[in-house]
This record gives sequence, structure tokens and C-alpha cells, in this order.
Amino acid sequence: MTAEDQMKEALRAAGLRVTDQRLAILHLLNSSAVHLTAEDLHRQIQKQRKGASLATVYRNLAKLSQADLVEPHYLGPGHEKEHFEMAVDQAHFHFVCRRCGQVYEFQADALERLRAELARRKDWILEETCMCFEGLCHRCGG
Amino acid sequence: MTAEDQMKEALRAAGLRVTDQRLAILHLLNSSAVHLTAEDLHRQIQKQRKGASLATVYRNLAKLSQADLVEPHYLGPGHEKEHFEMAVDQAHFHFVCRRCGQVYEFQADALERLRAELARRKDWILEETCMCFEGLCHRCGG
DNA sequence: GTAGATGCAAAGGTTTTGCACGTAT
DNA sequence: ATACGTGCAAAACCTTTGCATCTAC
Repeated sequence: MTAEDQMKEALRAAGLRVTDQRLAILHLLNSSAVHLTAEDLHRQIQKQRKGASLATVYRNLAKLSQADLVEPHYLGPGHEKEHFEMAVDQAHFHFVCRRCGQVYEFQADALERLRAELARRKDWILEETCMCFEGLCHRCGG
Repeated sequence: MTAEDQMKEALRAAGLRVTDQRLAILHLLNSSAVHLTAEDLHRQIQKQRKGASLATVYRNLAKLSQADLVEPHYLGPGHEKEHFEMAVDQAHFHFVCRRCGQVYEFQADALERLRAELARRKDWILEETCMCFEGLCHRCGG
């Protein structure tokens, strides 16, 4: 099954209609190594034959996030912008280099364990976790 | 030395002039158990004899953050709003209850160790760590 | 055919900025 | 005296929404 077929199936499974705009968004997120903002996506999609308006990008990112097809993360300098990436099974975390802007992903079992321990110890239900790091990467001075 | 004297000294040490508006902001953050947004601060400061415009609140929060006198954090539902608190030595983290809005702070030694390990293993300089959680607290369903 | 999706433009909310005036140093 | 800080209003910025049209099902 092609990647496109998988996307269509995932959309239908989520009760969402298959549209060119949604496929375009998913394709971009799927093929992109970086994490894109709504504005990034819009800019790139507009170049394509079947574009998508900025409003549509926002509406779809919201729907796709709700459906767990994509994941929002607050990244970037100062950590103020929402970025999106394809949802993946593996929990992972982000490190943003403040000089070159590169986003590195990494696994950290210890963080996962910490999450579980906190929930148990404090008696909280953790619905959302944001853990991200900023600094200088190995190339920029680390 | 009173808290006010300390604030004045800290401002001068940072090369910032001592103004009523800045003292008002610092006093509010200092006495507040919760984490306030620019809008929150503005609303409360306006009630005082010597108020501060919203623009001034924003400008000062930026300067005070640069000077490490206060710390910005992205909290709140969806994690999209910037909140401020007095800068403190102890690294700590935040949990926001989605129902009652209460912000809980906690320490996590494990995270500190992880930070050190990551920096060493990946050869990164970690300047900023964001770790925050949202969910339901023990009173609201945890 | 109908509910859902889109594009456009307008509105909403938050943060920043230009400029004239005020004030800490 | 002067550089810095402030208030006001306007602008910039990001995101959401209303509405008419279109389209996937």
C-alpha cells in the first residue's frame, strides 16, 4: 500500500473526507525532516497546482491534530510558535538549536519513566506533555 | 534590606532605571502564587494609584526577562500563552490543571540528571529546558 | 442530495511600534 | 541635560469565523 493510500485510509478512519488539501498537508509533513508551522505549510502548498488557503490549513491542522494524525509542538526560538509533525508511535523529544535552527529529535526512556512516576506520585492525569530543549548543537558550539 | 530595596538594586544592577511601573510588576510577580500573563499584570496594576499601560507591561516584561529578573513560561490550556514568574535559582517545572486552571510546581531531580546526560552524550549546550504538563489535578479527577 | 470542506474577506485577540511627552539619573 | 521610560493610538501579527460556493460521499 502506498503512503498516499495509507493517508486516505487514515483520513477515512478518522471520519474525515479525503481532499487534495488534506493530502497535500500530510504529504508535506510526511516528507519534511523539519517541523512546519501553519504558515510554512501554506507557503509550500500554494506552489502546488491544487493549493490550499491559509484558513484551510489552520482548519485542517486542527482536525488532523484532533484525529491524532499529526502532532502539534511548540518549538522555535522562544518556543512561541506551533509546529506540526506526523504523529508517530515512538514518543520522542525535541532539541532546537538557537543558532542554526535545526530541530533534533531524540528518545529518552528516562523522560517516559519520569512522566509515569509523576502521574502516580502526584495523583495527576497527564493529558499533555511538553518537553523540549533549546541551546547550541554540536556544530554550533556544543 | 526590604524586598523593595532588593528589587531596586536588581534593576540598577541590570542597568535598568527604577520606575514605579517596574516595581509594581515585580511586586505583583513576587507576591503572586500563580503565574501571570501580561494581561493579568496589566489588569491588576491598573487598579493601583500609579498604573502602567499594557504596552509598558509588555516592554518591561521583555526587559526584565532579558535581565533574568523574571522568567517567561508557556502555560495554560493549549500552552499558547506566555506567563511570567520571578526568576528563582531552583529549576522547577509546571503542571497546569485543565479544569481548575491551578498551576502546580514541582522539582524533578531525574530531569536534571537527564539534562546533564543529554548534554554530554549529544554534545549539546542546553540553555533552556521546557517541561510542562497539562491534565487533571488530584482534586479535579486525578 | 447532503453534510462536510473550501476560499475569501472580515473580525478577533495578542503583541509590537512610532511618536510626543515625562522622568530617573 | 539627556538618555531612558511611558502612554496613547495605530499597526503588525497570528488565528479564527461567517458566508457563499463547491465537492466527497
